[in-house]
Amino acid sequence: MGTTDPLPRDFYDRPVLEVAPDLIGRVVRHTSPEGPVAVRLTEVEAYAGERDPGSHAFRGRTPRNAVMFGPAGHVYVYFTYGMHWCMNLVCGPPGQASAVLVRAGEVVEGEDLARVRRATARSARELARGPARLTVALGVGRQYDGADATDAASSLVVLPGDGPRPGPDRLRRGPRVGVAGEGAAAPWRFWLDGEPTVSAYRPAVSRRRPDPSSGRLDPTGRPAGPDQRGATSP
DNA sequence: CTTCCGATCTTCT
DNA sequence: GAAGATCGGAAGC
Repeated sequence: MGTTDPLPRDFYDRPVLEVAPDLIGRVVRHTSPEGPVAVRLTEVEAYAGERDPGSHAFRGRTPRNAVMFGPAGHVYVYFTYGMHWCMNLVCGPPGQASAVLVRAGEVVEGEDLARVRRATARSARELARGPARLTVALGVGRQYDGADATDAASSLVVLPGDGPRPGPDRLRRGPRVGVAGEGAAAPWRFWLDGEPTVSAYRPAVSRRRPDPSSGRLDPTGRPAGPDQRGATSP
C-alpha cells in the first residue's frame, strides 16, 4: 500500500529549496465526484516566505497568505489576474511561510476528464502545462485553500510517484516565471529537462503603456529569451 | 514557432 | 488605484 499513501508531513518540513526539487516526479491527485485526475509534476518553483521579495508572504501575514504561515503539507491556493487559481504546497516549520508553487505536469490518470475541464487544450501536453491550467485539469480551486495534502482521507493528496526518482542529470533550475524586482534572478524554478509539459519561460511584464513623452528605450525592460534561459544543472 | 495584447477582479497600498 | 507567481487568440516569421 506504500505508493498509495501520501507523502508525509516530514517530507515538507524541510527547507523549501530541498523540498522543491524533491517534488519533481511526484504525483498530485484529486478525486472529485466526476472521478480522479492525477498529474506527475515536471516543474515547480520555491518561494521562501518573508525573506523572499517574490513571495506573497514578503510583507507579512495577510488574510490571503495566512495558510503559508501554517503547518507544512497544507495547500495554499490563490486567485490571480482576475480569473486564475494556482496551488502551492506549504513547507518548513509553522511561521516560516515558505511554499512550492506547482507549475506544470503530465496527466497520468483521468485524461478524459482533464480534457473536458481543459477544453481549449489542443494536445495532451497542454492539459497541465502552466500553474493555472494545472489547477483546472485537476479541478482544484478556492475550496482547497488550507487543505491537508498529507491526509490519506483527503480528496487532494501528493503521492510519491511510481518508479525510480528522476536522475539528477535531468534536473534543471533557473529564474522563476513572472517574478519581478529583487526576487527575479533567484534560480528557484526547478524542472525536468526534456519534458514537453514544462511551461514556457516568461519574464515579469509591466502592463503600463510606455509614456509617449519618454522615448522608446525598452519600456518593459523585458529581455527576450528561450524557455530555459538561465538554466543550470544542480 | 514567436510576440503582442486584452480579459478580469482580488488584494494590498 | 495599480499590480498581479496567467492564459488564449491573433498576427507575424
